[in-house]
Amino acid sequence: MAGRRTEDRRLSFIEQARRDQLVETTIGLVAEHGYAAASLARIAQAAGITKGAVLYHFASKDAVVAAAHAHVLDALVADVGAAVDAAPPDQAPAAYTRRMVGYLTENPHHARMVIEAMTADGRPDAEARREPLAALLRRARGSRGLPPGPDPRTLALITGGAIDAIVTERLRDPGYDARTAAEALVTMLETALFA
Amino acid sequence: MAGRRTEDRRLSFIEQARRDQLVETTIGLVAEHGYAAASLARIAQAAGITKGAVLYHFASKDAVVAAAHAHVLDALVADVGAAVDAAPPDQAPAAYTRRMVGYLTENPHHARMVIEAMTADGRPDAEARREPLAALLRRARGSRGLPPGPDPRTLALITGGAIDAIVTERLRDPGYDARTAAEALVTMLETALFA
DNA sequence: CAATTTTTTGACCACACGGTCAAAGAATAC
DNA sequence: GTATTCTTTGACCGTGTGGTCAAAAAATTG
Repeated sequence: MAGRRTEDRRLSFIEQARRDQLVETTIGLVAEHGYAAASLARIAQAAGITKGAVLYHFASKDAVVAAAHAHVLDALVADVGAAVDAAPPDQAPAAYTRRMVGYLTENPHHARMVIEAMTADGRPDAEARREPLAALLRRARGSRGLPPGPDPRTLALITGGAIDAIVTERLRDPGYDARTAAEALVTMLETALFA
Repeated sequence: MAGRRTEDRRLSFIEQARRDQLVETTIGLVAEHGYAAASLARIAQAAGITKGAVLYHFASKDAVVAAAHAHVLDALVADVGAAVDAAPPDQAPAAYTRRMVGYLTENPHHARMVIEAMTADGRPDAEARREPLAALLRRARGSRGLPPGPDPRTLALITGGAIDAIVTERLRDPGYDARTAAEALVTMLETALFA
């Protein structure tokens, strides 16, 4: 019988290909027409198949969107993570900020998806989103032998919000110089951090 | 005949009261269950009337939501505007930041509505949202006889994004000290502005 | 009181949504 | 080749959506 996939089964090559295709299609859809436009019918149509086929590869529409979300997040985390790891501790916050803006500027589809997801209902991951930067900030001060200064949570919050704003503006106006804006932000952050 | 309202007719007292009630109801609905939950049926139910009655007072569901949005924005602008007007030019950006965080912290329903609306589809008002602060920043530097320094658009963007993040965090965790966070932001902003 | 206007109801419509499922079509295995 | 499994289709279902409208109920007017 044409049973639904079980989650732990090894995926065949072609099934994996379909899943990848659907994820990619969904990212494009969300990026260009917003979260609300990512309906089953539109995803299916954009992928050139029918709703039923989509639901053969994913348990639900939410699962498709979640997979797309996870894919984008993985790529972002990998990219930024590499940049942070390559930087000395006291420059890690700056590296984080620069790469975050850089990656999202270079990948507008991913940027739109991240921003769309960020603001979508609920988002209990709000704390998780800011925590990594807060940790970098603590470590940066420690590496310079400074006592814990300004509240890292607040500093991470401010920086994170500013990054979102810069990226959003860049999406709105491709002529906007996000790189220079990121430098201004880095200067403000480091001044506050190492004051 | 029970004709639909024309937009320029003088509203009767009771009609105005109904409109106010519906606006208030909608704000509460959006604040507590998100934009998507503000459907005609739910608005009507929450107000204790039927869908038809809602559409007698407003041309469409979008008109109800738009009125709620406008109401919240008016209150916010009035409050922040007064605080800004009462401050000397070189302290106007700080006043703006403090009152923005203050008002939204004191009025969580309005805050949720503003944030929900901010991120909802399209929002071509993105530039309009940042422009007032940018103007204050330019004026602040001028009032101290300083030449135009760091890009006001970028500074306004960073500050605005940070305000959003602080307010969002405060909504998430009512124990969070938004006031102190706002002070940290003000310090960063003024340092960058008057460097 | 009756006449008129304002407001509300509740049934109804068309449509888009997520999801189900038997049957048909393609691949693959043997 | 046949048998078996994987994949896709397309009709169908239930639900919620925004919106319309004739008729009834309130309120107001004279």
